Amino acid sequence: MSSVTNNAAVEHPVRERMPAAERRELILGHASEVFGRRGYAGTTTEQIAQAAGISQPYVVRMFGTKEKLFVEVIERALGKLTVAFREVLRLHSTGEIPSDELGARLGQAYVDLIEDRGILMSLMQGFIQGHNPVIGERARAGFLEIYRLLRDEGHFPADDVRSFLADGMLINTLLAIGLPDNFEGDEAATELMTLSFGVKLDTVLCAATDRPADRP
Amino acid sequence: MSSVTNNAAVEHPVRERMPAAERRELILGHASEVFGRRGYAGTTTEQIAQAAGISQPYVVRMFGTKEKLFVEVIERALGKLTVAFREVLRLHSTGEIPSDELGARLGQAYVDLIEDRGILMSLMQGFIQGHNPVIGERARAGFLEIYRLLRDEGHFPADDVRSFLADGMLINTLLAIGLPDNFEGDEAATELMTLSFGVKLDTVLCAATDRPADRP
DNA sequence: GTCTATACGGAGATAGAC
DNA sequence: GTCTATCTCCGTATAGAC
Repeated sequence: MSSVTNNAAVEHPVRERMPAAERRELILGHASEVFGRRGYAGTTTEQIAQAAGISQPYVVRMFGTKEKLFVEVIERALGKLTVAFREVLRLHSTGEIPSDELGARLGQAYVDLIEDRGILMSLMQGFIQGHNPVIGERARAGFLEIYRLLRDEGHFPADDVRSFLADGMLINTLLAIGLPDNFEGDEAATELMTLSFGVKLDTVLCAATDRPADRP
Repeated sequence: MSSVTNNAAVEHPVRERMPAAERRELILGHASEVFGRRGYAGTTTEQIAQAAGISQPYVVRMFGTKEKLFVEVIERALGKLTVAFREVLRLHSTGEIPSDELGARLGQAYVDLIEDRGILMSLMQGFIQGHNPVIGERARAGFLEIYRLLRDEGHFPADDVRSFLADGMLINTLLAIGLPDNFEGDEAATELMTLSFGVKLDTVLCAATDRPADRP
């Protein structure tokens, strides 16, 4: 703090360490996308490095190991999901959302969040790592946290929460198999997506089309 | 056929080529288990070979590439699922299953089938390979086939099928994160599993405990 | 039909310079 | 804080013997 001088090239004390934190979040975002698309084992730290525009050893340096990086990616996704749900629950508790709309608003919050396919898919990738001691443990704990959050803070009957989660898992699966990107007018696919995404179908199909181009 | 003689070591004409087919099925079974546990990219052909008790190059020889082997594993799983559902639908069409039980019986058939965790998990692994041109295409087609089968041959309203699939996807996810093997009396986990698996909970928990020991 | 040996291309992680 | 160079191990696939 005391080092602030009239030097034009001086560091700004208040954000002295921000670049590191920002870069970290930046890398996590890219890692989320790549892990989500290619899976945990199928992703190389080099691919993440290229996506983030840094060197491969630096990725490893910053997170220790690929496994630790993946865990951070999942924690980040779970964190964003929790925040999104909690915000809806807060609006409900202040009366800004009537009780009969709560379920729909939570669903909407979910679909909004997973417009970021990286978040959705890295979560899915985490879920199927149940056998991995460290990743699996985190995935289980995270899933149950969401369950408890909805049940206890949302004051839903347990079976309504189960049903809500089931709908979410179907949505996850439809996005994971890439249905919105590859249905090409198929009658059954269209019907299933319409029923599953409801009024948010347009959003989902849009997000499927508006993907940013790869930059090699 | 004409080569059958009095030679004691002669091949039995009727099963002349059976050993190959049997071995193939045997390998697919092991591959299903290993792929299901470690994922597509996370599985090595060597691991499959060891599980099946043969050499790694032979695995590749028999299926061409690891990707082709994985596709066969998925086809096999989808085939077993289709057969199981079709059998229930047949019993319904002959009147042996009343209409008001059909949904429950289909669910039961599903839970029975995925007692084989290899089948369930390799299906899941296939579902998250949506970006892979060949695997993803097969996963999408397979998922839609199941949807159409239930809707058209089961004569269910489309949204009932959606709901049925959603419940299945939640079950898949709970098994994928390994909840039945790791819930250790957790109250939320127990409640969620009870609601999700219903009366078949015992079966699921049993299957989780009775796993065959690894043989290294 | 099945194996052993091996070529070949990575992939994660470390060392150490700047 | 970030890079280049590199070590070392691993994994798929092929060659070719039996």
